[in-house]
Amino acid sequence: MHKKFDHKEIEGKWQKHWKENGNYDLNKRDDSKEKEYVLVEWPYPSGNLHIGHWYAFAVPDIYVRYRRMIGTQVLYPMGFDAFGLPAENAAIKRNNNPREWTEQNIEYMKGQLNSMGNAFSWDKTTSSTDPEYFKWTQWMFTEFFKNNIAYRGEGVVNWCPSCNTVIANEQVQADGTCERCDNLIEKKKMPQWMIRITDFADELIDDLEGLDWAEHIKDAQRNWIGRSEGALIDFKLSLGEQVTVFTTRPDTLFGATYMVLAPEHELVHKYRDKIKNWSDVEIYITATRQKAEQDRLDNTKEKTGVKLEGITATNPATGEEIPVYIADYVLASYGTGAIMAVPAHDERDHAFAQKFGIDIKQVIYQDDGTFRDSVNLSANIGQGKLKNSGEFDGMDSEEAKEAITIKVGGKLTNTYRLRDWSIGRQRYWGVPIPIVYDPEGNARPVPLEHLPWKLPEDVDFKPTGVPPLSKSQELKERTEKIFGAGWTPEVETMDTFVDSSWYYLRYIDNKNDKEFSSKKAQKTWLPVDLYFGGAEHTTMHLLYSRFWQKALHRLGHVEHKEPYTRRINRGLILGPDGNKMSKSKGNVIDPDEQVERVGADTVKMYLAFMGPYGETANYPWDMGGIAGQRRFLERVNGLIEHITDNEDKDMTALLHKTIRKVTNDIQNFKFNTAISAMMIFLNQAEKTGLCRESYLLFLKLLAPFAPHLTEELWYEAEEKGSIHQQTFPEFDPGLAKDEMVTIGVQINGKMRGEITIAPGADEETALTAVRNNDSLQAKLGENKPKRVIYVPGRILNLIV
RNA sequence: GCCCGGGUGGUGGAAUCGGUAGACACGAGGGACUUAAAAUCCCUUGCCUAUUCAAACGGCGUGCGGGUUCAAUUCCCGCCCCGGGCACCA
Repeated sequence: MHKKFDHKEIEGKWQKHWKENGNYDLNKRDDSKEKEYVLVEWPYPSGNLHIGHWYAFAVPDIYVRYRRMIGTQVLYPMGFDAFGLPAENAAIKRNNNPREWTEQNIEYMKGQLNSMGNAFSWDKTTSSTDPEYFKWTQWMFTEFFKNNIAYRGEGVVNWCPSCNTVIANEQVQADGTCERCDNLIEKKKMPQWMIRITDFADELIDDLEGLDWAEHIKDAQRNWIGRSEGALIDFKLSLGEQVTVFTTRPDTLFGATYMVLAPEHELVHKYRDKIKNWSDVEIYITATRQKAEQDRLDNTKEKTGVKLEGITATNPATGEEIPVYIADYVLASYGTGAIMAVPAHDERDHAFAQKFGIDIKQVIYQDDGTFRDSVNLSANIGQGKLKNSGEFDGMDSEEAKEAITIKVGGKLTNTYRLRDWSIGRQRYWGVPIPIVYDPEGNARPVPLEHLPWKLPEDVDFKPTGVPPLSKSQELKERTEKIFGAGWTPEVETMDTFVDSSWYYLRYIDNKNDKEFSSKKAQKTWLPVDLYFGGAEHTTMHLLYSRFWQKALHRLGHVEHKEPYTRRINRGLILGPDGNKMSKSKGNVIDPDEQVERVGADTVKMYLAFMGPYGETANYPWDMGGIAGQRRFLERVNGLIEHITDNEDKDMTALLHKTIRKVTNDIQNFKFNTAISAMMIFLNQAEKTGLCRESYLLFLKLLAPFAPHLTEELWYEAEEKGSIHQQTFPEFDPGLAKDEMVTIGVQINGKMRGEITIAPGADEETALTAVRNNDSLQAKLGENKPKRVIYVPGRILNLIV
């Protein structure tokens, strides 16, 4: 009997050995090889690795090891996204500094990551909290500031009136209340540090074209950015002023029978003395402001609004005088905060006009030229041909959009759902915004020589309504000492999404103290070839970091316009009960326990076997399933007992077919079917035996999946060096071919039996095989097929 | 409401340039070994059907209803359900 599979001994031994020999250190490897950059999202050091981390890091490791075995030099770095709120909350609870908590967690998690036995390029690691890292985060911010990409602007924040502080989006509960005190959150305008991401909106959409991403991921980004193509058109008010509206349908301008301003629109306040029914208007404005976002966004409820008595507008196309309303269905934050309303061709306008008895004027025929009554029925929102539109009658909508816009002196333009990115946080545990204010109150960037602009330690970070940094004496003194009396520091820190927007740039040159990364390193490694990550980051992180790369590119600091060539979104591992794992549900699987029990190779293979990687499906954890993987590895462990001198010809063929299948599947991230192919091979090998050469090829095939066990078996077979530095097996097309193949035989399209013939056999041979098959012949009887459909290697269908 | 996924055995899933549906694994049932249990090994396992046990050379079957085709899980049309994202976006 072969010795038993002692995973603890084997895994400990080889992890130590790999580390001591620097097997995965990039600097030790051959620079002449082809380069590949495989990235996984760096974790937040919460203190414990969960099963999701394993799924995120251990399964891509299969691909990484495979690529290395075919001779590619793969960068597979790991680091920590270590700023953020949990550390601050933990520190408040324990009354210590978030740094201590964070550093302890990182140390502990490094040990856990080590237990995976992954081929991480640890020599390239970094952490967002490392001063040598955030020095460059700050430098990039100052570059953006100098070039008007970062600016001090008015941002809308979530304000909790009870806690007296700004609340992050993530802390606002689904019903719009505060996570801590359950009071209703208000939207409040405050001066904020903003990033001009909207300036890049078109590039962010258009450059998706060239990326090798799944179409649904691109769709999600496009929708998030939400580009609407339309026009800005000026409407003259009876009081002299112009109001600019944004519309996607300038072709319907002749049908605009009223206009609507957002209740917050500045002109409403400006004309308070001229508006005859101001008290009604004021009540409506107040009511709007107090409405929770939820209510306002509920489009099923009845339209409300107030007519502005004493003000009218002129439709620039018809010259007609039209009424002006305020209504909360128009948002101040989108477009220009004002719309022209075309009730015949917009559903919302239609509902509003019907309620308020406003004219509905139809200006579009349906596409097929027929007329549909959109006055009394519902709005006809489709495009078509114009009517009741003066000189434009008969023109197509598409053509008319431009023609009418030009006619009235408007401008074709785009509007976006995407807003500028507010990055200031009134928090402690983040990157200090490297800005100081001169005695006149002007914001000035902290020069590079004073970066990193460190986090002061003398603060109290309990939430009090003011940013913790504002209480630091040290920061105040530091600022005055460097810049002079009367200068004051910025006291906000950055959103942690900033930190993770550029980490892939630091990994490649993590020890560089002159630049964030050299052009040479960028040339070698960028863009990232393959980026594995969670679907939840599709619109936030993934968009922010694409923006970051583009902004750096615009300023000439990086060579590429896109950071990630290929993106694979992974699914989610659920608890055994089919629910998302959570402590409150008590369905959390602790990976450490599993590794202790069955070993890292088993856990990794089970995760890979659950289903295809790169599809955003959710897979429930199954205790029986993981036991099956363990059984498989135990049988691999004993396979050496089945080695024979003379190997069956079919066994050799199966080996080569298996190599072909596994190779294809790894390349397509279908690790589940790759493992299944190896199981089929093992089942057969145990029955018929295999030669030593095949045994060793099989071990190499399995090496990326079960790195520890295969290393042990390789060593035991007295082979030289590490199995992970061997060349991945290649299949022999001649040997992988089937000599005979069994195909189905249909009679009139119904499956009636099967025949076994050579894959390339001709029709006559196939028919002979049918005649020699009693059962088939009996079913066919005396009938001579009227028609024969024969697809070699696939099917034979006889029509009688 | 709009956009994107997805519905296949008891379970995870396999098979889509249309060509033997259910690979592989789990679970379940039966058997061997054992004083016994665990482990291991072997066999069976989509559903239905003969007035008894057993079950095909029978029938049905990939969410539902149509269609195209010699042949449909796969393609087309119309629905239903589940998951995710966005949402009075002009």
